[in-house]
Amino acid sequence: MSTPLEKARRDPESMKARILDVARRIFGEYGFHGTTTRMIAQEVGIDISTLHYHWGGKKDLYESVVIDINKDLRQKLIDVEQVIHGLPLGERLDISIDMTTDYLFEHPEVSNLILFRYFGKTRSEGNLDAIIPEFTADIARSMGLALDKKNVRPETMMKVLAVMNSIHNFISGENFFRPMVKVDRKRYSALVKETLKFILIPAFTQHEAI
Amino acid sequence: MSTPLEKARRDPESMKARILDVARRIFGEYGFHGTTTRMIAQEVGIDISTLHYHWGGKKDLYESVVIDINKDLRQKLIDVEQVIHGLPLGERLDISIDMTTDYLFEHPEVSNLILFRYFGKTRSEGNLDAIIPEFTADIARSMGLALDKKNVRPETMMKVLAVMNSIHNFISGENFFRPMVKVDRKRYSALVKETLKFILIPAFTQHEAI
DNA sequence: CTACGATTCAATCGTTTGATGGATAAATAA
DNA sequence: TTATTTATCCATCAAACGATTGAATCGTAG
Repeated sequence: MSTPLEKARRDPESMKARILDVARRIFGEYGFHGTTTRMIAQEVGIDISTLHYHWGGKKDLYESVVIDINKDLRQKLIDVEQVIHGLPLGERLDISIDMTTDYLFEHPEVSNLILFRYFGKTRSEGNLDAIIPEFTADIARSMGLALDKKNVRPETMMKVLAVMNSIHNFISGENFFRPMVKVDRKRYSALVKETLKFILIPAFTQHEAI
Repeated sequence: MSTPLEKARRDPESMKARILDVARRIFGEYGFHGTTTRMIAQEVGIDISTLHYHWGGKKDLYESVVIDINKDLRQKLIDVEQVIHGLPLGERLDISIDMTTDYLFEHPEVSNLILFRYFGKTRSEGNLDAIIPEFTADIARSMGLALDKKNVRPETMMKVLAVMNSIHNFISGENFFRPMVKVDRKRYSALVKETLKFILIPAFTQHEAI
């Protein structure tokens, strides 16, 4: 058994996959309401009806996009977990920040779409939001803040959310922040990592240092 | 000399002011594209053409809203500055977080609209974005990270942005995060303050403590 | 009371948007 | 070959949207 989304991802040349890729980018850039199906179709170079043929309505496509980016992000977190496993907390944070920042810089639509879901209202909500709490619990465990994935304390959830958000913010807000600090992309990326480490590492390592 | 916006704010009962208030809320909730002029007009209880009569087009109204909330926020920062002036950095942060969080909790549309400007694209951009860099410099000075408002270092700008964003995130994302941690509004507010202090205070006080 | 500017609304216009039906061609099966 | 399924585009629709026009209403100064 395989969902249409999985089928599309297996063959990146397929029309379904091409549409999904463009939809990720455009939805990520302009949000749900700011995007029109015509924008996506034009970017792919196809007719609107072809888009409808493959993905149904606009909302269906959007939900597929959200599921898709969450799947990608989850996979990335597993990769990170593999690398940092067993290291002391300070190093785990250091490496996590580097890897995650690098990844998101190459796929800013991931951060964009996640933040859109947090802060925007879609006027006709779907409910595929059971994924994020899963994430949060995973990261909490990975950071050594929780032992089991179930029953993570609210205080811990909040800390993890603060960490995730602070990363997404800098990625997603690049177009706004980078002109402010007047640096090029490469330097901005370095600044993001530096700033995140400055903010996050002391908070999580101070207690165990004592 | 007084702008239309200033005039509207002087008489809160005026139609101009009533429209602006509702527009703040609706734009803050659904973003620019997610909001229709009809939604605003209906909420105020007037005809669309009345809205156009007072504020011109949708975009004009939106820009007035953004200017308005930035003015409010700036005033609030001045209030905070008055209170914390002269105190040691740790306390300054502590009090700033409390005051700012309380304020934004009562005016979540402020955080919403600011984040919308960071992360969203409006498809037809305006350019009233010279205000935020001003803010950032102000806060940098207030936190003792910069001496003069001009020529703030990029590293400093980034730190201030991280602080501002982490607050806005929790306010703006309440509808998403609060169900996750399963607490009521009051408890959530306390959790936000606690988490922000946990993350931010060690970072900025560690160096001077040594 | 009248005249006039300011304000509000009902009606409507032109465009955009999401979506669909039908024609057409290419690929696949029988 | 023929029949059938798959994939694509063209033309078009109904609803929603931003915006405008012209008439009605209100307060006020002369």
